[in-house]
This record gives sequence, C-alpha cells and structure tokens, in this order.
Amino acid sequence: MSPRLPTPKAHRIKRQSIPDSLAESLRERILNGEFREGDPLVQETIAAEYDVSRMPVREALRQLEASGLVKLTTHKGAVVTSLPSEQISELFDLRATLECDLLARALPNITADDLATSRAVLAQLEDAYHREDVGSWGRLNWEFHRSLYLPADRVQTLAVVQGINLQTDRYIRLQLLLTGAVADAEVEHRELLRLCEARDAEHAVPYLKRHILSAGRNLLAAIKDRHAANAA
Amino acid sequence: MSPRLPTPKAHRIKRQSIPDSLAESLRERILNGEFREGDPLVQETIAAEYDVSRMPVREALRQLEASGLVKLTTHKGAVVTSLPSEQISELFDLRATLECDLLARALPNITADDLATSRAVLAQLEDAYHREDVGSWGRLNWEFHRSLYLPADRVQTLAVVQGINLQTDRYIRLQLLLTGAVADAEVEHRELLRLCEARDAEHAVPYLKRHILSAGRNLLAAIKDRHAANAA
DNA sequence: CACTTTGTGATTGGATCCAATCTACAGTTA
DNA sequence: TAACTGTAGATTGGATCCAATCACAAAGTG
Repeated sequence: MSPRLPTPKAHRIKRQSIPDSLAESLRERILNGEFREGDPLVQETIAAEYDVSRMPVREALRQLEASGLVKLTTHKGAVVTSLPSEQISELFDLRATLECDLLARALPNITADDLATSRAVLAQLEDAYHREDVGSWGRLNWEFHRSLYLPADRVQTLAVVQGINLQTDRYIRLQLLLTGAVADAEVEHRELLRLCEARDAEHAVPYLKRHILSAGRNLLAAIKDRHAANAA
Repeated sequence: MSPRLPTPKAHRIKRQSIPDSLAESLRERILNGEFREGDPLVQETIAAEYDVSRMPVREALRQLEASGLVKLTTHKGAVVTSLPSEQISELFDLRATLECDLLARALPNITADDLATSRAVLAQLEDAYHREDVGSWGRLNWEFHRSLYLPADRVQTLAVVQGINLQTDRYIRLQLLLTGAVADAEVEHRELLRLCEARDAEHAVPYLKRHILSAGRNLLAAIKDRHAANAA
C-alpha cells in the first residue's frame, strides 16, 4: 500500500552545481549590460558577492570563457570581451545561414503542437516587450526562434546557433533600447510565425533571412551612431 | 643609440597555464583513441599521472566539456562523450556548409604567400601519412584546411568550424585507419590545392563540398561495418 | 526469496592556505 | 627631469584539507 511510485521526479530541485549557477548569473549580468565590454571580473569580489569561495567562481569564469563572453589571461584575470563591428556583422551572417537552413529543414516536420508552443513563447515575448522586461528579451527571443527550429532535429547545429545567439544577445538588447526597433521585431516575429503556420517555406525562409540580416544592419548602424555620439 | 627596439618578442616562452597544457594533452589523447567513448576520466588518476593536484585537472576537464569532448556530471565525474551516427552526419553537413562558404570568400583574397603556406602544410600532412604518424593527421588535416580559409578573414566562422573539426577529428582518424581512405584523401587534397592555385572558385568550392561529404559518408559506412562486426 | 536498508569505500565539490606573478608607486641615479 | 629599480599590495594559480554525494555490497525484514 505504500505509494512507492516510480519516482515522478516532477519537482526537480536545484540539482545544479555552484559553478553552473554562478556562470548562469554572471552571463545574465553581462548580457544585461551590468558588466560592460572591457570590465574586469575580479574573483575575490564576485566570490564575496555570492558568498562562496573563489574556486567555484574560477570554474564559472572558465565556462564563460568557453562561450566567448570573457577572456582569461593568466595572472591578470578575466575581462568582458568586446567584438569589433566586422565580427558582429559576421555573427549575423552566420546566424542567417544556419538558421535559414534549420528553418527549411524544420518546416516539413512541424506539427500543430510545435506551432502551439511557438505561439505561446511569442506571447510571452510580446508581453516582455510591453512590460519593458529587458532582462527577458534575449532569452525569450532565442526561445522563440529555437522553438521554430526544434522540429529540424539537428542538435549539433542548434547548439552552434545557440552559442552564436548568446554572443549577439547583448548587442541586440542594446539595439532595442537605443533604437525603437521593438515594434519592428514584434511585427516581423508575427509574420514569421504566420508563414510557418501556413507551412510556406518558399516565403518563410527568405523572410527569416531578411529578419536576421536587417537586425544586424540596424544594430551596426546604432553602434556607429553611439560611437559618433561618444566622440562628440 | 640605445637599441630600444619595439620588443620583437620572437622567442615566446611556454607562458601557458597548467590547465591549458592538461586540456591540450587530454584532448590529444581522446582524439588519438587512447580514451574511448564512454571511458570515465578520474580526476585523481589523471592528477597522479601528470604529477599535479586535482585542481588544474578539474579546470582542464571543464575546458574539454566546453569543446564537447567530455560530459561532466556532478558527483559522478567526466566521461568521454559519444555521438550517435545522425549527429556525426550532421557535423559533416555543417562542415560542408560553413567551409564552402569560407573557401568561396577566401579565394578572391588569396595571395601567393598563402598558397605557399598551404603547400608547405600539405607536404607535412603527406609526410605524416607516409610515416603513419597517426597522431598528427588530425591536426595537420585541419591545419591544411584552415590555411585555405584564412584569407576569408572570418574569425568567428573559423572558430566555429574549428570546434566542429575537433569533434570530427577523432572519427576521421578512425576511418583512415579502418578503411584505406588515406590515398583518396591525399589525391583530393592535392586536387583541391591545385584548384585554389588556379583561383578556380567555380570548381574548387563544389570539389570541397564533395570532399567533405564523401569523407562523412565513408566514415559512417565504416562505423556501421564495425558495429556489424562487433555484433558478430 | 525479493526488497529495502544501511554502511563503507571511492570520488567529486568546495574552502582555505600558500606561492607565483602582476601593477603601481616611490626612491634613486644619470 | 626622465628613466630605471625595487619594494609593497593586490590578484591569480595551485595544493591540501574537509564535506557531500554516489555506487555497491552486505545485512536485515517482510
């Protein structure tokens, strides 16, 4: 009679190592712009902030280095990386290439369930837009794109694209704040979803390409403007 | 008159942290097949082997995890990852896409110096083939491909492709050993270099694509055969 | 006999300590 | 004054220690 169920494990508790949690938190703070490009990340300071020893911090910094957000130099510590504009533009080119490939492969496999998920995520994203919940933009934006690519069943490609999106996220957030591009993004995402619901690969894939590349162009223009403004 | 030169720094000394050296060595050992898929990597054992404490080992393992060669699980340690064949095939598709793009961008910029470097690397690679220096195959193979893509001036793409090559390397080595594909690779690399020297993008890019995809197909066939053999 | 429980050895995770290295500034000398 | 030198403080790198967790086997229980 003892209810020895097969362990539903629905309520997965934190089961995450300290370095992982730290890396996640620090990544979020970098993406949110709390740490700017070139800022040094001092182990001792961070350790004190989170009330842990320096060791998990070191491992977290290694993880961030692997994802390209910080650069470690021996005996000099970690600094937030900065990308020259050519490399930012390159990242958007890469996204365009890979994400279009993913979408083209996903569309034939996409189910009604998949589309429902995408719609739900998009709703969350739009909500975040309207509530100006900047911290969630990057995550939800990727979540939406990702949901469209999932049916392609391409785990490796998805992993690569996720890594690239991580890099572009912090700049996108910047751009959405600087320029009023939020409205554009909202319209484009809706249209993209509509085309996917219609299974219209002929139009959806080129539309995605334009969506990504124009976001890249706008971002670069915004960065240029800001540089010019800073110089003055 | 004091010769205060701008610091030539030609004689860069080892300046590499222990974790980095460890990661490099372990990566080599995994790629060479000394550690097979699924093998556990015990921190204490490795630390003893290299006569260092467990700490740099931990950081090295984190690096390997980031490059996808091992999987870390909390309190259970590190095991060498294994890829299902669909994902291996996906990696070759990715390589074909990205490397062809790189080559197409590189060809217009390629200089005589670049070609000389490629030729030199290819000579080393062929030497390694003939001396059956299996340990150098993967590195030199990538070195050769990389030398052709360098003029494209696409650091981010190159970094992504390098990561993917790291994953495929260990399987390629396997394939070259199992099948007699060394001769094929040699011929194909020479032809590829010849087409690049002729700046013949029209033919070089599709040739590269075939080169990569056929390598992938051969590898998958070899793996399948070995599975069949193991079952018997 | 099957199943749970408990306990032990092995292994990883985290904290603290010491050594190595870098940075900055002060003092010295030409 | 300008450049070099050396020393002190800060910061990272590595080693050792202790705690937490896991795997597996042996013993207990229905």
